[in-house]
Amino acid sequence: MGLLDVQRAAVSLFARQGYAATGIRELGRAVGINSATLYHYAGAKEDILAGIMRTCLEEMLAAARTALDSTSDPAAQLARLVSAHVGLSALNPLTARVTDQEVRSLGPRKRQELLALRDDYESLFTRLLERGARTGDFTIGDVAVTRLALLEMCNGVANWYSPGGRLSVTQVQDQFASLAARLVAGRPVIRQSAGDWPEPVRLPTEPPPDTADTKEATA
Amino acid sequence: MGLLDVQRAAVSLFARQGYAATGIRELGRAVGINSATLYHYAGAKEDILAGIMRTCLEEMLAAARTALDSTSDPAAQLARLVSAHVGLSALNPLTARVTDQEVRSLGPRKRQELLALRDDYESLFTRLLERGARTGDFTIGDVAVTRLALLEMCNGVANWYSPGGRLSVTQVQDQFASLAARLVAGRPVIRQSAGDWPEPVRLPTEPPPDTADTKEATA
Amino acid sequence: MGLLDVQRAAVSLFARQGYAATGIRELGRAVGINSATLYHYAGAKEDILAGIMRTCLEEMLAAARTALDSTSDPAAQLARLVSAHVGLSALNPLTARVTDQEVRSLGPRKRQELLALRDDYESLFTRLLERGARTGDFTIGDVAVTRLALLEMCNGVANWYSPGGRLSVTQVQDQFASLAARLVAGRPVIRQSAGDWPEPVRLPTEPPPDTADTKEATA
Amino acid sequence: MGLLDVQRAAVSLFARQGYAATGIRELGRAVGINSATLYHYAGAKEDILAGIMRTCLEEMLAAARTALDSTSDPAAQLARLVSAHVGLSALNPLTARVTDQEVRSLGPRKRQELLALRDDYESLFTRLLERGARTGDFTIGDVAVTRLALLEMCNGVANWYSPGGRLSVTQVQDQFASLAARLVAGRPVIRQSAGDWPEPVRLPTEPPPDTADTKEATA
DNA sequence: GATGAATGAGGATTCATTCAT
DNA sequence: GATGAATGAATCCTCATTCAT
Repeated sequence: MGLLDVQRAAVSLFARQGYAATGIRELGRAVGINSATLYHYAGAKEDILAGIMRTCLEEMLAAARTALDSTSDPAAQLARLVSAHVGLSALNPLTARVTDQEVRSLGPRKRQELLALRDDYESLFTRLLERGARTGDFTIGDVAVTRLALLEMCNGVANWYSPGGRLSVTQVQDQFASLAARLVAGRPVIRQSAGDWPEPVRLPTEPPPDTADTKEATA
Repeated sequence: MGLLDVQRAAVSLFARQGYAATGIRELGRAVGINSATLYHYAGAKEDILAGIMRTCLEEMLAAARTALDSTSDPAAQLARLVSAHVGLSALNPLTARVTDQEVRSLGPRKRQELLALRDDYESLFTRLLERGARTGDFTIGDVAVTRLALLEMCNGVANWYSPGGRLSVTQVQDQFASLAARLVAGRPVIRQSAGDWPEPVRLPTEPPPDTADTKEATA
Repeated sequence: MGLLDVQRAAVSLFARQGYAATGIRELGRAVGINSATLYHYAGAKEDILAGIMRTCLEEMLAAARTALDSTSDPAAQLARLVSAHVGLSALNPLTARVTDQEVRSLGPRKRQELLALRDDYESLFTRLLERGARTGDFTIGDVAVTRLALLEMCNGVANWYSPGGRLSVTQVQDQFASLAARLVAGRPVIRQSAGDWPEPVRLPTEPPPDTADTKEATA
Repeated sequence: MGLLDVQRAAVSLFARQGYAATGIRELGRAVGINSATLYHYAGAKEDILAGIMRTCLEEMLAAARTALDSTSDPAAQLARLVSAHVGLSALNPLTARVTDQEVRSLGPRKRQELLALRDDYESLFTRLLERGARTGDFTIGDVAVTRLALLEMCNGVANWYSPGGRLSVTQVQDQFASLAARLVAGRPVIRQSAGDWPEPVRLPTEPPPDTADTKEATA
């Protein structure tokens, strides 16, 4: 009976159905209160979502900074950074999934605020990879691509990890620390000759790449 | 002026705003026809989404099978499988993103059909990893985790790749083939002692892990 | 901190936005108290409005009776009656405006009560005009029309007079006393031949004059 | 079955209850269609109101200009201007009432547009009074006050005239032409000594005249 | 006295869909 | 083949009011 109960129910519904597909009355029903009372506790629908995301991103930032501050060795930093991210995602998969996937549902104001937080977070990864590459601790093909691949891999945990399942959180952290280390490991894999790849199919459903469709010009 | 135009416009809108947040009048406007005429060309809203996803998944399956059939060496198979996936995702990022993220928007009937396709696809990865691990070509900690990490990493391409950007499709394929190879590379990185990881925070917004919330019991 | 503060704030809001468009939470905020506390001081929303109007109408009645009692000469009575009305309207424009325009917002019970007061008030004008016409002090075309025109003219003051403006209350009273005197002045202006008026347009938005739409069958 | 039916029903309801107190479903019921269908014909609620007011004001402007153009004698112009206004108001009392009283219900954009129209209209009166005063055809105390009194008197017709009543439109036009002529008539009435008026009461409900409350600084 | 909590009803608007034309 | 008209249900949100504290 409070803001937190609303947020918890919201996370559960948003994660399963998506923000846009979840009604405010449905949410009220899930908490056991009238939909009008929601506004008393939690404000508008968008406020609820933004509150959830803000908490999550701030906690991730804090955990990441702690991880980075605990050592100065790039390899160790990477292991701890990744395990922090994966640990938080595995322990809070629904919250993490909502935070990762519903940015687009926010209005411009709140979106900007939360994208800023996310950018701060991601830049920690970028800087670590760059430093590791500079010092020779990491062997990286393209830093931007590696960072994106690493982050998507880690974010993905929220899509499949289930707290009651076969693996403990710690085990997943171990596995991902190892996987991350491999991604930047020395001994580069035998380079395949470019152009060898079979031509990928252009799907008939894919719209022409309008300039406006471009989400990030990162790569 | 036909089903394909509708699907293309739908992909563009669904990818940017999500299926639930896109109205069919909005879709009609994007194609330049009355919303009622949509039903003539493309059936109900859900049919449009399902059609898009079906095409995409079938094409991905076909490309994956071709990639696997072209050689029998696990390492080469992995490289080609990943590059096929990444190539398709990079060439059709919006379609791939919609296919990956909007399964939840389908009704139970269509969802089941498309989840079956997706399971077929993912089992190709599982079988390859298992075989490579058996033959000693790959060194893998946990096959299930590695497969999930690899797939999320590859699926992620659709979230950030932009056709007009710095990297060509081929370059991304190269990078990801290399990254995938590293993920299964020998000489596993120095194992960090488990339990060393800082305790991850349990967020106040995370609902208790009801059994119903579990999406996949895979791990 | 009392009923009067509530009424004052209510007058300010009702005059600017209208009764129906003003929320009681908004009203509470304007007084600086919780909306629930409003019910303690001032009862329901409708009670607040009725209280405002009752005060105003009773005061207008008293002032009018005083004005009429102070002399027996019809011309002097008219001047004093009008100047009393205009003085009260100019000194209390917001209250007068609310009282004049929000009768329709009352429920049938309270409306009836306040319409009775208003009818008492207006009948003072009717009787004065009739007496003046009988005695020859006034020259009036149609008493009913003249009374309505005179009253609307005077009520209008509340719509435009602004206490801090160019004219003092006394100046407005002077002007209106003069205007009222002219309205009933002898030597009627040259009568234009009826039917000379250009045919007025019937607007397409005007509903057919149902009997129910008729507000007053006065004229 | 069309926009006009909606507008007619809207005028009827808005005139009786006010814009804010009229629901969109109530309006639909009055026209005999579903409330959603209203949007098909007439757009948003505010659009309906603005459309009604625009039509009315434009027609009033046209009628006023015609009246003024038909002669150059100030007295005749005044008679025709007033009779045009009164004729339109008497023939379309509900539309005229809504147009006069619901400006405040419009959003800033549409309000500005319609206030501009109203200002154009009222300036015709101002200019005529000024010219008549200059030529000596009119004897006027204060032009601004006289214009406001005249306009309020004429606008008031919409508040009481009832098409089926005792008086024909032409009769009301005749009466008002006469009343207007008297308002600007020569032979000034005996001036009462200023300050003679009994002190008007300041009502306890009247809020202090904040600068923001001032509607027009005209007088 | 004063208020936070609570709610059913209703506010305006948009929804996906059907159907006669 | 194509569409305007039509609607019930749902959208998010605010309403005036009550009541236990």
